[in-house]
Amino acid sequence: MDYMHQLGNLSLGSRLKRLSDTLMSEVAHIYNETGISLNPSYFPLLTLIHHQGPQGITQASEMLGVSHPAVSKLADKMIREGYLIKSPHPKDKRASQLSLSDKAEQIIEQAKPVWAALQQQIHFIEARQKMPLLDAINEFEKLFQQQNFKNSVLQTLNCKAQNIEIINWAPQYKDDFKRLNMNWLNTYFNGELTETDQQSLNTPEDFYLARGGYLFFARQADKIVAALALRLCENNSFEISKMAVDPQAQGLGIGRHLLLTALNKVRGLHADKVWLETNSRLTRAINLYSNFGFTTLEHPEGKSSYPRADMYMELQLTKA
Amino acid sequence: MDYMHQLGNLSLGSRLKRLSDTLMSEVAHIYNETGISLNPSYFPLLTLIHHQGPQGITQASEMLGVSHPAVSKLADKMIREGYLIKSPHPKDKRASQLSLSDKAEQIIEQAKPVWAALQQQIHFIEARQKMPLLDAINEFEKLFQQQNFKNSVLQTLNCKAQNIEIINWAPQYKDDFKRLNMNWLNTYFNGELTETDQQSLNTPEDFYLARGGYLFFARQADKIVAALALRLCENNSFEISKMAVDPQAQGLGIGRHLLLTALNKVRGLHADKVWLETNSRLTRAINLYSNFGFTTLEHPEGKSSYPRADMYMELQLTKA
DNA sequence: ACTAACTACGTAACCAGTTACGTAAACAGT
DNA sequence: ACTGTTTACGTAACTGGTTACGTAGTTAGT
Repeated sequence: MDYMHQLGNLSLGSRLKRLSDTLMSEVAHIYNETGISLNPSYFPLLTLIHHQGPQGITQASEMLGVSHPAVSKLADKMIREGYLIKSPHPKDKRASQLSLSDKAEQIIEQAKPVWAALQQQIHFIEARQKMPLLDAINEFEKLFQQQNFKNSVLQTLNCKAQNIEIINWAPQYKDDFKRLNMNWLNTYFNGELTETDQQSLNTPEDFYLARGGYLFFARQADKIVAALALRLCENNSFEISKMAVDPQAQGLGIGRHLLLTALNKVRGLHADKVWLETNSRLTRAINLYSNFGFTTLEHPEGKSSYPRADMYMELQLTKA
Repeated sequence: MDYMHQLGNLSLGSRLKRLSDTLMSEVAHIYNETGISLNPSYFPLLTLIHHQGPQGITQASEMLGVSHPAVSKLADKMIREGYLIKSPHPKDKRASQLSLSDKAEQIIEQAKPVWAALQQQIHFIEARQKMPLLDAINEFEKLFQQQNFKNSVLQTLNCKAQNIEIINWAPQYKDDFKRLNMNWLNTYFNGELTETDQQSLNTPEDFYLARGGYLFFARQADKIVAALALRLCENNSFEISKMAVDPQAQGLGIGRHLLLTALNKVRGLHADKVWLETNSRLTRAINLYSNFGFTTLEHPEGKSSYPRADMYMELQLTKA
């Protein structure tokens, strides 16, 4: 019946557009039938000026989230029809000021009860929703920006293109695990090893796997180019550590890919949170973590168990 | 900063559009940078034909949710560029069939990993959301249709225009409550009164208010034209009953308005559910109830306490 | 079998947005 | 004071959609 539904996530854009269109056209009909003889496309600009006072073109375009030529053309039309007045800006000779005519003020008064009714109705729909749409949109927009959508996708693709595969532990990768991590420690921390480091690098199968943790590797062709460890901790949480990418394979998004896989894993296990410790010098790693929604907090136990760590980050997985 | 946020619900339409636009343009960039040299606007039609086989113009326009001239123009362009082939329909000389060229099939194969990556990324955002956007949209669309948005708004406005106000109980409305309900009983049920009816109509202040219930009235000018009672029941639920609208004031949406007010009230009281009993002959009332999301169920106690009722409806308020 | 209604599609005119580009004013750094 | 850069705005060309309307072909009802 409705092909759009089948595409699911991929069609999010179209779904949004369609919903927006039906909403708009319903509203247009309502204006019409309540005798408000005004092009619905005028309302955004009218209300903007009504609430915020006279506006310049660029200013209005930013507020409304459209391009300035769009506002410019719209304003022209509205001026011709007597809703707006354009006056020069008192100080800036480039700029102009759009203000409302009496006619416009009257229309706005007339429209106010309609807006109230619209708002009430939408509010009522939202009250009935298990997941209020507006909140969902806000959240999505925030996450979308935070994630840097485009780069994430491109990096994922890049990994695929380069035949980089994320794989699980296998005994023959033991040496690679140590190699990658020693390399990392040498580069950033002069190769200083704690007692725990020794344990985890020499017998990862005991330190991680045997205690309910996981080890992930990235394989390019036949070479292991990156590693990451998940350690199961109390209160149903996991620690992420030992994330190391071969210097020659950096910048390809392997780290992101590895982290994504790990996070999907812990999500699948219904863990409550994931946390990690890192050093503030490692800005690229920190960026990556923030990208995935990790937030910097005080260390819950006051101080870290790693001498090299000075930051604690965590990601809450359980939904409120 | 961003004016759109302030408008809240009223700007839902614009918010949706904007989000959709940014999504689309991000995707366009991704296609671009992965070397898929294809206008992103071609994809809906390509994938449609790819998945569903050759399509006629009208058929495709329905599937994609756009007008047929839009598909017609798009198809022309795509044929000129060698992506589509238009052949006459074997049986219907009016119709034509759009099918994919080899070139198009190749492009689709090329694009598949990109779609997978996109989908994964969006999926990941949604996994991080407390309220998945797609679910919220689906739910909203369903409720929106169910509610008959336009009429609801117009009726609300109508009530305001006619100076109809919803008010609470006051002792002087006691007679009106009885009058409206007796009238209703006479019209539909030959004025048969049970013991409970007598009580509730003669001493509503004891029967409803004193036991934690509510009474609402609609006043037009100085006349009471409708009434509705909420009775507090066990398990934090309310019964709606005694909904009666003056015959001369019917069709103005007063019933809807009254019910809306009552539902907002019980929502505010954090009740778990609202239920009511009615008779299957009262189709208009039942429509109204369905409109607000009431669903017909078996009577939980097997049979009704009203001799005149043969339907039980309820609305669950608590969110899952 | 014929006619009225409907259907598939094309074309035209329009609309609301966009990007690209140009101009004049304002600003900031030497 | 001058010069390069930024800013406010307008204009032009384009895009992806719309509605309105016309035409040929199909269908259904008498």
